[in-house]
Amino acid sequence: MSPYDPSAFPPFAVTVDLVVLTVRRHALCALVVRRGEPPFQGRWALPGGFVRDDEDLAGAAGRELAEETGLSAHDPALPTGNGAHLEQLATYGDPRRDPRMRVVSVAHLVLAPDLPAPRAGGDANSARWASVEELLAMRDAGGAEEGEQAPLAFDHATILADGVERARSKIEYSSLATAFCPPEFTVGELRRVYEAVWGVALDPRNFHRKVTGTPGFLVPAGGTTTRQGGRPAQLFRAGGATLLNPPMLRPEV
Amino acid sequence: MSPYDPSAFPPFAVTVDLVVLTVRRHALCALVVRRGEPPFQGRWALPGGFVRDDEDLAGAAGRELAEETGLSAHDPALPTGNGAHLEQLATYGDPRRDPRMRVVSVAHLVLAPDLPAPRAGGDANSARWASVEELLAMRDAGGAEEGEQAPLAFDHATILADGVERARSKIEYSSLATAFCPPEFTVGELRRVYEAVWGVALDPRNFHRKVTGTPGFLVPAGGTTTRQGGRPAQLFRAGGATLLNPPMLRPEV
DNA sequence: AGAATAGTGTCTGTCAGACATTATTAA
DNA sequence: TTAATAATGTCTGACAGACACTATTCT
Repeated sequence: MSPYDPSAFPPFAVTVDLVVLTVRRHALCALVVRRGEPPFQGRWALPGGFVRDDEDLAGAAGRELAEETGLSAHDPALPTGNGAHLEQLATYGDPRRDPRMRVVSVAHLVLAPDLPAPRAGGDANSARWASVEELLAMRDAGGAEEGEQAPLAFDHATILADGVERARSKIEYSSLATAFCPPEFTVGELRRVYEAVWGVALDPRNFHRKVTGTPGFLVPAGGTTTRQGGRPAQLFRAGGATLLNPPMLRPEV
Repeated sequence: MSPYDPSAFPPFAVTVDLVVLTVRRHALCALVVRRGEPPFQGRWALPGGFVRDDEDLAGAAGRELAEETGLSAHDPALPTGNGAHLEQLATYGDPRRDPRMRVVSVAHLVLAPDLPAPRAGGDANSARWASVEELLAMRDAGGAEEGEQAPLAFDHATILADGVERARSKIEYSSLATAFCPPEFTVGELRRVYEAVWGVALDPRNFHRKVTGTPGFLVPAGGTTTRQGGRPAQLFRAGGATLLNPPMLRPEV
């Protein structure tokens, strides 16, 4: 086959889909939007849209993220800014994943701190945070039951599952869990992030020893807080270290 | 923005590019093909080609792999077959990565045992195994020097670097290094794979203890061999375990 | 007082790094 | 014999899991 004959390539539509994860009320949640048109009209789906002619993939993902949430994705090099972590997840291109035409979707993963309320791109009430556990449970349960119990549109349940798995494994060996936290946070809040993402309970004392003993992971921010009740806890900021070595161990493997 | 308006999407070309890695003579090598036409005519590039209208991304990657090497990508679930490991790597979509048109490339990573000789798809002499170290060294060295010292075409040096980094990190916590070995291999041969991929020397005794002590990683194949000279070594096959826990540790981190 | 959370310390088993020693072949 | 590789064993330090104990707040 002659490679790269510009006149003989099948045209594809290329989209970005976003797996936006956050931790709300001790549960891992994902941002979903309600579809206003067929196919899958009325069903929940991951936010996303077409890649424009002049933007790259990360740019398109960042633009969609800003349109849906008002968040700005920040460069992983920068210390903080009120941005979320954004990275490419995987690409989905089954010929029949969209019944209308050939669509290749480059999924991206976003880890965001808890946000007040989702803000829809065009129509206001069509976006919400949904528990990942519920979204993935209805995936295997097959068809729709009543109202909001239908699985996600297209192959979005698969994409969501891949994104959740990426997040679960990546907080083991990186400092990415801090992307779920506000700029200043306590060790207990960080631990509850791990517990929500992994769905397990961690020993508070061993966790404290681990995260405070890893150089560059946390830097003291100076103050204390009693957000959770009990003895006041020190506030920390995310340190410069991005890799955790040795990693945080996930129980029950 | 109205999502999914089928009549108003910019058309993209979608290709798959392959990072095919193997270990030859104690060095990590990648398969490269010489470009026969502009742009980058005469330069080396990663093998790849257009995704066809009716195939999915992994299917396109597997087809290109077979065309270039005769290898068949095997399902990771199956024990062996003479196939190579294939997985999606990442997607590259900068608007200017191909000077002629908008091309989004879904790169795939292939780990293959040492193969006798590369077999080109169309023209015979245009494919070869090149040392990864040399390919990546000339990336930063800038422009072409003499003859074969030019960097890879397009953004393929970046893609190659990402693929190598994926392979280097993945053999830490998975049994994927066995994909570089023939169906039956010795502990020493497996150790030399790790040494070539990581570019370090490992203690043979600690390595032996680690791999033979991890349940399900290696299963004895029965025979012995003296391929390397010295005392005959036991032959092993890859076991069913796909995850290494605890992982193999990479020195000097 | 009692409950809740934060923070420090101790003990123990696992395991990686360093290195000694023996076994078995080829040249 | 010498060199090369394979295989097993020992010692030690780092660290995770389990858990006792103290500190500081709110109700």
